Amino acid sequence: MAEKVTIYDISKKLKISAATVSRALNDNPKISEKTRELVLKTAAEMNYKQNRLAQALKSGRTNNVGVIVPYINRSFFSSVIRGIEEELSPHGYHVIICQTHEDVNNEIKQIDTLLNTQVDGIFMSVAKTTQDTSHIKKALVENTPLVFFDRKKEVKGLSSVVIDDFKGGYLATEHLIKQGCKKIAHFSGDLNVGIYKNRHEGYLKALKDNGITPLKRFSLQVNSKLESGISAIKDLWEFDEKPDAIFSSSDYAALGAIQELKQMGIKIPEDVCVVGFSNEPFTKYMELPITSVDQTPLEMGKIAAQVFLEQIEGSQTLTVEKQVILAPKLFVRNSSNRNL
Amino acid sequence: MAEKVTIYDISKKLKISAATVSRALNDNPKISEKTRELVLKTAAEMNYKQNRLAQALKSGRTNNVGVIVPYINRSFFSSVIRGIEEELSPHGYHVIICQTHEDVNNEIKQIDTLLNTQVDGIFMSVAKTTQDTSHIKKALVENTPLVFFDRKKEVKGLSSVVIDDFKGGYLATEHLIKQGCKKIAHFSGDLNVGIYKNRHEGYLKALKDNGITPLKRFSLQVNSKLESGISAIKDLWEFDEKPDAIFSSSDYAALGAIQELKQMGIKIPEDVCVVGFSNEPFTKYMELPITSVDQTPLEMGKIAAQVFLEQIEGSQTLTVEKQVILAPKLFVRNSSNRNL
DNA sequence: AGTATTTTTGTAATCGATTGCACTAATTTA
DNA sequence: TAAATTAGTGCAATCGATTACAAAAATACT
Repeated sequence: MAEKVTIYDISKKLKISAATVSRALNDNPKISEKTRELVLKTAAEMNYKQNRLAQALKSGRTNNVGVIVPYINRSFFSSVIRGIEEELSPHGYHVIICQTHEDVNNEIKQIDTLLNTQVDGIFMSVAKTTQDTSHIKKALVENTPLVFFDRKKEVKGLSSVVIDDFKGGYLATEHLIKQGCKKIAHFSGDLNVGIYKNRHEGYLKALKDNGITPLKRFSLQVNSKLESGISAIKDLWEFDEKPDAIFSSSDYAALGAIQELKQMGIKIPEDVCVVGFSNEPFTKYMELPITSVDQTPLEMGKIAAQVFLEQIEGSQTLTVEKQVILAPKLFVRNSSNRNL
Repeated sequence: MAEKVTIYDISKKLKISAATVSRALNDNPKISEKTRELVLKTAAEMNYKQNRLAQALKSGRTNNVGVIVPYINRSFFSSVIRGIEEELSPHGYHVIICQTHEDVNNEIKQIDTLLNTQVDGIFMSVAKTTQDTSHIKKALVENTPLVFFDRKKEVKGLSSVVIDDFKGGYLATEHLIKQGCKKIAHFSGDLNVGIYKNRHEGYLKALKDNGITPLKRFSLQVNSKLESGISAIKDLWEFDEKPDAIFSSSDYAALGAIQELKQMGIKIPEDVCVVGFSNEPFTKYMELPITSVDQTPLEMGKIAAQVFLEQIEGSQTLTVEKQVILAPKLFVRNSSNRNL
């Protein structure tokens, strides 16, 4: 149980004041070269380590940031977190993770405790159920930078990094049209959630731009689950006019669709093309690899971190509000590729 | 920019000392009911929030723990982290994440900075390249509990939570034997890494217990990659005597094996059974779902957290060293199930 | 040499909360 | 009623580092 060495221990040993030691360690210009070197040498010898708590208390900066996500172990979120960590760690920041389990009440608590622990910044992807934003505004009041990623809310003064979901929807749909599909159905998520709404609108726009009239019946609200994809296909196939393509806002639902279609003896991509969204790891490993829209989570994390750094290091009065929109990437695979 | 309320603000307002305020807030028994209530009420009114930094500096406890893993966005690790977070969060702890990128040097740095930020505990899965443990022992010197999970090192005084890899290897192999397989090949990882060595030994033991003499040629060192699985199969199939089963220490290599076997026109599970390890999310989504050994990462995280809590909350002198070994679970799927 | 300047160092307050010790007020006991 | 307890508060030090201000030392200048 080694006693921790403080600047007082150094100051006693060298018979100088703690203030001088502190200044020497911080490269304060008003210290003589000799003492600086002496202090530095002694500190190293004594194995001195700065107490970051004391420093944080004094300066008000902890060098910690918080990341709030629905679930950490979702591939997308853990990748964003990785991006954030890798960008911030060289700057001396530590990343604290929090989960909301898609529940606003947890979100409220997490923001509170993070602000309470004096994190220097917060990154978050809001829960699906979040409507009111008053808990988020607390960060503004406390002057703590908050950067949204992927799932954002419109709050004046807060920055965000998202992908262009509209474009993602457009790209996917356009690709399907180019494959010769004309009756494209869309599995959307909850249209009250911005990202799903935007994907849906991109889908509609691509159809219109190509002279296809969207069919109301072809836009289904489907959960992000395999089973939901299965039952959605069942529902669709009850009508006479069947779709010749599925664009799903979820890779899981897309997978369910594929399974059910195969079950029904329908050939993919010959009879029906399928495109998913998120580029989940499994999509590329399937025997029939699934075309999907990649959200570049690692890059999203890195850029969110950069936005934070700009705000922290920039002049403090000038509160920059930055809205970054990343381009999604379509990974075309066999589930929708008729040109093989 | 709201000024933060301190106990001094409360004490001024109520014309009592800050000490009294502090005691009232901490339910100190030697405070009168009246003042306690008054303080609590006023604190709430003034929207007082405890400054956790000041508290941490005074008490030496930050309520932060660090988790060190190779990569956060590996499914297994992110799930363990989730387990840790969910177990500790109700106890008021925050989880800081660090990545080593499988590099010991990073591991050394991470441990240093975590100890320096005064985390109350450290959870870690060591990097593959880690041999020397002197950097890990620093935690012991500083009296910070450190709990290994999954990938451990033998360090006296440190606890660990791992799965029984030997048993995992045994279960998988035994299952294959029960399916009627007699010539079972094993893709192991680097045998210098404990977990791979144990799985390999479990494999050997199961063979022997069932009267099968292991063939040296059937134990291959294969990376945890799809491509490595493919080339391993190619290598194996160059000989006349082909295996009738593959037990891979990696799901990715197992997947590669399946792809290559299919390519060669070999039927799974009829001709060759395949079993993987880790129960990666994709294994169950395949058209041919892959049998795999589950490592119960969520539970592992939760139990690691419990071990930490016991150590923290237990009597401080009694340094308990606890070695928890969890039972792996075999998820039998079509890649090895001949009884359908 | 003596004063003005500049460098370098020290003193003490500060960040906010906690706590041992001392002290006053209230209560009990003789 | 006086003495002895007990309950309730306050004072001041502490955790470790930083920093405005003051003081001392070193250097420059007339």
